Amino acid sequence: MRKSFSERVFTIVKKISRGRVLAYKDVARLAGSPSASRAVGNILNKNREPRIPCHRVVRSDGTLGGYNRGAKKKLEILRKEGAKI
DNA sequence: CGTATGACGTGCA
DNA sequence: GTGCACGCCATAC
Repeated sequence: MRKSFSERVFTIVKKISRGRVLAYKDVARLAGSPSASRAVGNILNKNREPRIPCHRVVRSDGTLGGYNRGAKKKLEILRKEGAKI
């Protein structure tokens, strides 16, 4: 039984190094569906596991996108990590 | 299965 | 550069 798309997304996001940011589109592509950017965000939103640095996932435009704990916090973390938006 | 939802992406005015 | 509309996919009901 293959892991669900959501599990793949978690695995990929967990692999993101510090200071590195991936776009939902990129994560979806790595997950196996290059156009499932929407699904990626949807899954991350419903599953906010602390082991998942979802704050390292931003939009392709370079905008933050969203964050369950507050987009403001996300910006702070990215800024601290060295990821400039 | 069909409908509804959503942290998106791209195109066009 | 900004704003709006359509499309695309996975999950939940």
